Amino acid sequence: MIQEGQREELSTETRSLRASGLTDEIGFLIARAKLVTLELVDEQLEEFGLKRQSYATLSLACTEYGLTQRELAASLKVDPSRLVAILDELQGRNLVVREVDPADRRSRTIRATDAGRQLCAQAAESVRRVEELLLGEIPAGERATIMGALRRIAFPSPRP
Amino acid sequence: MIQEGQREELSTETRSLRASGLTDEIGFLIARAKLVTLELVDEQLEEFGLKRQSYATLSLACTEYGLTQRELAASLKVDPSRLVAILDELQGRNLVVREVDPADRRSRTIRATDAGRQLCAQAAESVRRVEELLLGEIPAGERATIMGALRRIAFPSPRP
DNA sequence: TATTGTTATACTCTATAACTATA
DNA sequence: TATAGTTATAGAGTATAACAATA
Repeated sequence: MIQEGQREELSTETRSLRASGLTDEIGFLIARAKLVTLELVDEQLEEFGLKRQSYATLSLACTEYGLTQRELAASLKVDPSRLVAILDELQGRNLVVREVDPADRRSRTIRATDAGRQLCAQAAESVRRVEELLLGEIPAGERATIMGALRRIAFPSPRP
Repeated sequence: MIQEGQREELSTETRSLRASGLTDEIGFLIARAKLVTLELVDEQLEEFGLKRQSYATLSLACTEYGLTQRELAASLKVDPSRLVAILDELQGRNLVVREVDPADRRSRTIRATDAGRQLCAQAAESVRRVEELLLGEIPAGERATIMGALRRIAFPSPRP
């Protein structure tokens, strides 16, 4: 048990961050929380050869909805031109396929292959451990509040 | 009042994100929340000619603690080499100064100028509005829980 | 003419290694 | 020799414009 010590000894860095007021600003906190969290996510994804964006893309490709690249890009807030490289890589590994939409032959519908579904399911299991690592000691009720709040921030109702 | 409509009509994007399970993953939510939040922060900072990192750097330079570049970089999780450009810009605008540390002449202590303090105070006021924009409708108690959780995620106790 | 996917390009940020001056 | 700040450089990610195929 080193908890006492941890609570008492504040490093110069922590003290000055507090004094600056940054630790009370949601922008600073979220930016830093994202750094910490995504580092853990990256660790979990490494063994599957996936990165944040390719994992998210693959996840969406595994749903019943056949999304076009345009829709995929909008859903993930990734530029359509950026998605091209992500899909090239996933398709090169036979995890997804681009299917020409018969209704509009300009569009490509993205679907996961069986191999893609299998890999995604494994990766998803690993990724879910991150919440445990970060919020494991927080009571379930508060945890739901926090996840709900993140969802609310991530998907805000449109501003006037 | 369009709230009813907003709650009912789920776009294809939202539906497929839910189906994929991504909206239950803390990594995805935080990454997206960070995108949304920092966009608002950038908006607030624009009129002051500051960016996220230069604002955070300036904020720390305004404290009583005379931090060296090394300490500043560690506090902000920014690479020391990256900090050079940030400080060059701030110093060029006479918002901070680099002072050679007499005790160790290799180190530079960073301090805000009066102009820097003034600008930072104004910018901080604007930046704090972002929390209101994002969490304004959430009751104060839950808000404290959320900010506390973000602080906890952003500054995790060291892993074994 | 407008849109989808694509390519090319520039810009920012990140990460690394090498250099200098001090220790 | 080791460290603080700096410089140079390569690598990701983001954003923009232009192009071919299709509508």
